[in-house]
Amino acid sequence: MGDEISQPAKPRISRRGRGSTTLADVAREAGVSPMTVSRVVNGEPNVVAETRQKVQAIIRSLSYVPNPAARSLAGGHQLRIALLHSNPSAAYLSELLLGSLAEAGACNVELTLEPCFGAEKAAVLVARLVNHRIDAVLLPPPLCEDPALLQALQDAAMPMVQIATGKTALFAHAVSIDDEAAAHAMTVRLIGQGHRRIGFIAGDSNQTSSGLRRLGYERALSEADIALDPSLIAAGDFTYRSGLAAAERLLTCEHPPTAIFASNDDMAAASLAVAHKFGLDVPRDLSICGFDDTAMATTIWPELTTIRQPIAEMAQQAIRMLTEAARARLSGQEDAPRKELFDFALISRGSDGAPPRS
Amino acid sequence: MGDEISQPAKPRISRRGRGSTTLADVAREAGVSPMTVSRVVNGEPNVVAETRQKVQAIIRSLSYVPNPAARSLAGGHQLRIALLHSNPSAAYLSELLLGSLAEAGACNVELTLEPCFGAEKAAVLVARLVNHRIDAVLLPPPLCEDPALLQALQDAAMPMVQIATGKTALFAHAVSIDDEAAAHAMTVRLIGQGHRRIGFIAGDSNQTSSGLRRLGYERALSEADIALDPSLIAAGDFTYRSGLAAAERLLTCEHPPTAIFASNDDMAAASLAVAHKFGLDVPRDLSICGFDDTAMATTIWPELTTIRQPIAEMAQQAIRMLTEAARARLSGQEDAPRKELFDFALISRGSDGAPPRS
DNA sequence: TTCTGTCATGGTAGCGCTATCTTGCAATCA
DNA sequence: TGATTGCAAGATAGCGCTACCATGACAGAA
Repeated sequence: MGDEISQPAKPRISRRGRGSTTLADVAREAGVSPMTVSRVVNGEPNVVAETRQKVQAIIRSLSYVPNPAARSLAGGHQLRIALLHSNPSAAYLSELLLGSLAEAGACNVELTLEPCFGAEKAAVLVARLVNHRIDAVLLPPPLCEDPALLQALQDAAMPMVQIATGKTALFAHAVSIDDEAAAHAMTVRLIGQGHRRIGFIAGDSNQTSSGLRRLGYERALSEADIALDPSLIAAGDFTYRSGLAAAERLLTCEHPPTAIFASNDDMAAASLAVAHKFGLDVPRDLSICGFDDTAMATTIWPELTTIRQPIAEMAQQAIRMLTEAARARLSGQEDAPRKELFDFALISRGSDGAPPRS
Repeated sequence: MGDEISQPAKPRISRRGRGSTTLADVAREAGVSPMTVSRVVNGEPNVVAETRQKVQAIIRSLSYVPNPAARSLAGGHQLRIALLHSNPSAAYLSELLLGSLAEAGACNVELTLEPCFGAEKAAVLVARLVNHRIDAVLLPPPLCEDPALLQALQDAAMPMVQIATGKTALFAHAVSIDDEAAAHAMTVRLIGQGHRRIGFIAGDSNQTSSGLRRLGYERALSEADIALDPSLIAAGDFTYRSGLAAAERLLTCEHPPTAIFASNDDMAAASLAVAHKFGLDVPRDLSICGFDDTAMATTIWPELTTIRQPIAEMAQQAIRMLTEAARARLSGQEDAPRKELFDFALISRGSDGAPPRS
């Protein structure tokens, strides 16, 4: 029995870990095997209702939370989804990030960011993604309409989802709102308020959503039997500055409109500035509506009536689609690209109203 | 030899995993033990230079990337840092998110988001954090100045860092810029351009940075021997609307200023709107400067000269501080709160210039 | 009854990495 | 000279979970 004398006192109880409750603790407490607990946690079938409930009760009483690291290690691998972004100050980015991050946590996928600026060739970027073991990518605007990038991604068989695009690629998933319907709704609202001369500031002609918004505007007009007046349509490119010029043109034309519907909030804000310069009161003398519900819409005064996209929800759904697609791809299945349309919301604020009597 | 007949063909080669290169692969290739590779990867000492280089070469040639899940599982546990946020549309949020996410990836910590709205009691929120096994929190404005929250966090001994606060708590880490110095620099610039009557729009008096910015303005004036004129200081609360009223007051007073320095970009943008309403050309008739360099600064026309905080870098440093603090706390050490000041940048754009001759 | 299925559950073996201990060997000490 | 250090490197044992069988029980089919 000489081997009982002071050995280096093996620390058998614990070494690492914060002593947080584990699946094994739950199993012991519930008197079942770890596997059964695992099945319950993952909502798998083949567990009798009674057992399931017992286990769930113990889980709750121990406030057990699965360890994601162990899960992804044992589960084969964790998915990595990259969010490509080209414009760090874009208004939608934080909402997008918020939505995708929340869902990424829930799906146990790792979300990484990949800055993506023009200088770099699409092929090089995609090679980097593959090297970083990215399983799928999230493509916010304007990246989601870059043909070279889309093609390179497709060549690498990388699952992807286009966010808020007007032009969905055949092979990509997409989440968006119906731009045409939204513009239509806004125009209908204006018509309903009594406006007959409604100015429209178009967006950048390179982005497909611009055309869609314009189509919605035109359809509403024609449905209300209002003749389309080309002098009421001004070109813009989504920038404040272009909105300034467009609004100025619209308000100085022979028969100025009683309302301006700008294709985004920046240009609507510019219209507001021009209106004020001309001594026009908004909405008394002129109604102004925007599109996108960016921070700008509530910053300025009066606050903008505008269209809101449910960016956070869209991001959430996008992550889900990618998770499925990536898992399908890994198991060799085909995964047909889905296009999901979300409901937009017309946010009514103080920048529009009935046209002046005159 | 009967046991050679068709057994269920044990899949011994692989079951899971994408076959990506592992630490063991590197070890085999380099002819060393896995532990040595681990030491090299983690930059630990006690590896002879020659071995280290050989291993590093193999790592590169195999383009090996450590599996973070396995790492945190084996390493005891992964840190979880929560980013508390109360305002999803705040301009700084996406930059903050970008910076912290990038650093979180590098430090192998999990970043989670915790929405945090007024209705909820601070104690309840903190209890939830503890329950979610959050190890540390990131506190962006305006949360970073909420005394109840700070206190509750402190009671839970939760490491925290205040981002861009004017009022650092004793027990918290903090990353910020020197608001006073920044406002001073901007005012000096304006004085250097020849302005003598410089209007100032103050920020919300509840936020400490407001006072600091005002102090910087006043110091620059007094250093230039310009008497402080109370009629040139207007109250604001960081909203566009308050900026509208303040600018209107400033521009309609008896001796209007030739420049307006607003305590943030929103109020500067409002000042610009008021100036245009009064038919003033910016910067010819009136110079306008902002603070924060939000998206608004480059949206409007002319673009705003303003002060930029390196939010992304600050976030990065914040994550690093929290990682250290949390690890220190877990190993029972004290961790003295550090306050780090970052360099701001004065961004020169088109909204300011020499005062009019008259 | 005996043979299949089917289904709830358990056992075993890792996932890829790191903590901890141990070994081997040279430099240093008594 | 042997005992002691110091340090590089290896061996071992899990971290917490899940994939993949294996098992046993009980149903219906033969």
